[in-house]
Amino acid sequence: MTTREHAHLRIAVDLVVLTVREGTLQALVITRGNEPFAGQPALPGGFVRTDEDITDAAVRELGEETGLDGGSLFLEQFAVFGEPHRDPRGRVVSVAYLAIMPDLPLPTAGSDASNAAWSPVDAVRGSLAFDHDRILDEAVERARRRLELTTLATRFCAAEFTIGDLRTVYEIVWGEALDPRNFSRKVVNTEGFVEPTGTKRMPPTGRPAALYRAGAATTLNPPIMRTGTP
Amino acid sequence: MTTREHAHLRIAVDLVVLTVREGTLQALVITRGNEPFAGQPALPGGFVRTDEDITDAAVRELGEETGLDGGSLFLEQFAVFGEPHRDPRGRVVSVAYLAIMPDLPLPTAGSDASNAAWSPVDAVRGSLAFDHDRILDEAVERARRRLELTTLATRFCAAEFTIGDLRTVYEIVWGEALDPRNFSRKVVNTEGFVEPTGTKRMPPTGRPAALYRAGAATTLNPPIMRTGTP
DNA sequence: TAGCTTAGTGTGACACTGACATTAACTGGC
DNA sequence: GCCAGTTAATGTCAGTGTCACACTAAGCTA
Repeated sequence: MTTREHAHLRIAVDLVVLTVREGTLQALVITRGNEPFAGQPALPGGFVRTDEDITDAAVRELGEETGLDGGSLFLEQFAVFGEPHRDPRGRVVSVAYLAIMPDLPLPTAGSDASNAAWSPVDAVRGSLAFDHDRILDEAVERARRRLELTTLATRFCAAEFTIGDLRTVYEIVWGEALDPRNFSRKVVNTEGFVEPTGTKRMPPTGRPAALYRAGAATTLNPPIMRTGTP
Repeated sequence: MTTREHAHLRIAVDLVVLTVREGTLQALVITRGNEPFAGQPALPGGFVRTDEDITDAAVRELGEETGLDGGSLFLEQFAVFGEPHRDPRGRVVSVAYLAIMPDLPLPTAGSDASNAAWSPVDAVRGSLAFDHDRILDEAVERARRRLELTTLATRFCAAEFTIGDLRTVYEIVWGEALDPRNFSRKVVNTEGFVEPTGTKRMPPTGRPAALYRAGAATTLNPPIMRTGTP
């Protein structure tokens, strides 16, 4: 440690990438290869380069971890974590981003390019390196609130989806059952939330469901509130 | 400029301190004494010290600029601005905070300790140094949305206030007239928003108004939505 | 006491919500 | 082909909140 001021100050981005998969809310986690916390699970992320914009760094890291074009996904800065001793290597100020993805295969999963994998949020909570447990918790709470007020839920879905798919997203992210009839009415009657494609999808059994795509609206007016908001 | 990576990287905090004064929404602005932008208005703020927590730095700067105990006010981190060339002195990543105050006299105003002064938001918009116009805009929009969903409006008021005072806060921050009758009923019927003190305040003319203080609730359920939310 | 001003309550039309019934469309078993 | 099972979508209806407005209450001044 030198006496030079801010000698070890660095800016990092940490990504909370969420999806709904296998009936649970899952987050992208990596296994750390280097010290500190080698071998332990952590959120994907990395240092911001000199002369690199912070959001550009988040998009770049997202691309490196998932192999997907980060620019096409929902990506939102949501908090800064800058407690002086949160990283044993020195002063690291981390800008946290929330990203939402549909349940797509990870192009680079298993390759040497990335060791990122999906894990249920409930399974990793409490086991992450650094202060990443707290970052994850704040991201999940942010996503939950975003579902109330914005059309974010469509970002969890593929390009075409049914009202049932969308309802499942709400139910899994909120951990709360919703009435299918009332939910359907609310979504369809909210201007700009979803647009019918005119096509249908056959389920393994039962009546075919109409397919929709995301509409132009980004905010929901009126909001869709969950019951247990304290 | 050396070749050492991040040689000039620094973390700053910028404060958007809002109050309702003289019938308008006003923000605390300083006049810069040093280059760059000497003589130009800017948001109060400063660099985070080595080993200082970011929020602690925001509280400290708020105390230095207003002479008030920053810890007793509403103070919320709301965004990070880290575009590489936003500050001509080098790479400065700024964490922006929103603070809300009642209309109190600034203890140090006019003294040499501070040159901070209140200015109407509409008057300073477009004239601030750095990227502070954008920071101010985002803060105001944040405050507007916070009024919809939280009890933040009480933070603009003194310890005791009337329903009319509270309504005035909404009207000025939103720039939109509200029906006094319906507003009153909504506020009083929302559990935990306000608590009656049992006392009254005499206006210069007209019927005395009951005084209230802020209640225990922080979120509003149901929210109070403005009409023009896009 | 009349008249002004501001505070607060009452009312009725209307929209939205939540709980639940009913109908629609498809598959597979017999 | 017909019925049972399953899932999707629409309908109903009471309760609640919202909005626009009328009205009453309580102080002041003239």
